[in-house]
Amino acid sequence: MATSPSRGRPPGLTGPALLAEARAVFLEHGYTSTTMDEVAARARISKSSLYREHRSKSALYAAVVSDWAASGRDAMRPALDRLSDDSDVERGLTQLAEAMLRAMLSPVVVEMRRLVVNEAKSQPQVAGAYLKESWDRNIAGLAEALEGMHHRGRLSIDDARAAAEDFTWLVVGGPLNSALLGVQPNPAPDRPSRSVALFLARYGVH
Amino acid sequence: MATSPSRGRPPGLTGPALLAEARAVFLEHGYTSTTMDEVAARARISKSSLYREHRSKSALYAAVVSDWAASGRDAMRPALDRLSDDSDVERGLTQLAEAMLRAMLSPVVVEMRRLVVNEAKSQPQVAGAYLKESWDRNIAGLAEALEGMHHRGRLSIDDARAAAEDFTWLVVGGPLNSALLGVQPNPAPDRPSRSVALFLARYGVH
DNA sequence: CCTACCGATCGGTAGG
DNA sequence: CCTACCGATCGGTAGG
Repeated sequence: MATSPSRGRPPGLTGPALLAEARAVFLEHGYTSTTMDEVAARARISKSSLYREHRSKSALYAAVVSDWAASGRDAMRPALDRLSDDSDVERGLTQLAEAMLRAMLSPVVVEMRRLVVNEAKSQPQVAGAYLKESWDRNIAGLAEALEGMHHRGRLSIDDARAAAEDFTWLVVGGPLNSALLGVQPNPAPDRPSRSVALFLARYGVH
Repeated sequence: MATSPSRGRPPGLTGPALLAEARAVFLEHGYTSTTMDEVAARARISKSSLYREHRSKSALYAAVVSDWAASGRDAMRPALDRLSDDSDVERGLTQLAEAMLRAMLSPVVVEMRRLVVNEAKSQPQVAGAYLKESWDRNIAGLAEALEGMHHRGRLSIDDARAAAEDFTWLVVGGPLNSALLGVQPNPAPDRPSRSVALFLARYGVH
């Protein structure tokens, strides 16, 4: 008859599941308009329990961002591996560009950026950690892939880090700006290949 | 004996001066943490007067952003004219890049972007108007300048709008991202000239 | 006795 | 123009 292996109170959310629920609340309302009452209610725990696990609202926010950044740390790894393996440099770069756009324009990623950017002034260490984990790490991964392609004679790269930044901003700069401001970017399906053409004009092997 | 030409109550701020003061308050605290009491106090007017001029907090915010976007509408005009007049294309583009960085990384511009981006979800029409006035307009101005240089045989541009976006994001993408996240971008004084070199590899006359 | 957790409420402040 | 005040809700903590 028992549908649960243990009797008594059904447990609410703790640990990573609590952080995921808190993240959803922060993304819905923003930092200031998020209430600890709503986080506790949606996690089905008391506020006392919430405060025992996270000593303050700002500490909960820092934990949410840190958990999020860690989970997305190597999000581009599969796409970078495909780039390194592709014998057609232009095709590989175009597919990477498309993958980057899909990843960075997804609603949850855009909203997380809004949240972190807005709180950068009051909680700079959180924004700094986010930048380091979610951004510098992916730039570094791309730089590594580009350098490998250079050594195999497929690209002509003098400064891999700078080239990785160039590629990233050519691809995502405009669409990300529009998305952050809440505007649906026009489809423009040729955008990735345009960006790749510009990149290869400077870094391609001629 | 009168130190003022008119007697009676010293006037508080109204109109554009009120919007400038309100803007400062919004930039200090963010939208949610800004109180109408503080705006009224700093403008030396009563809350009643404030609500008579702006019917709600969100209406005041919309007026602040609209006023700001209009005032910065043609901020890049002098720099664009210098670009068109410069006989040395590489030097002209590099100086434009430096001017764009100075303009977009100034603290007040960065903080205004943070504010508008954060409220894009709840007040999308404000963010949309900001994007149109502050961004599309400057991109269009740059596109026009690039097209003129193309017609004078100094550049080889197929799509002026796309080229203007490419240039903009190559130059400001990384530094703006760091600034929004509250990180001091490393000086990198060669960044503008690097971006120009990449741009000219594709759009220069060879 | 302990722990995990509850219902209730604190002092202050928000937009209007 | 201003004071006083509203219904509500905030982050955080009390006793048991």
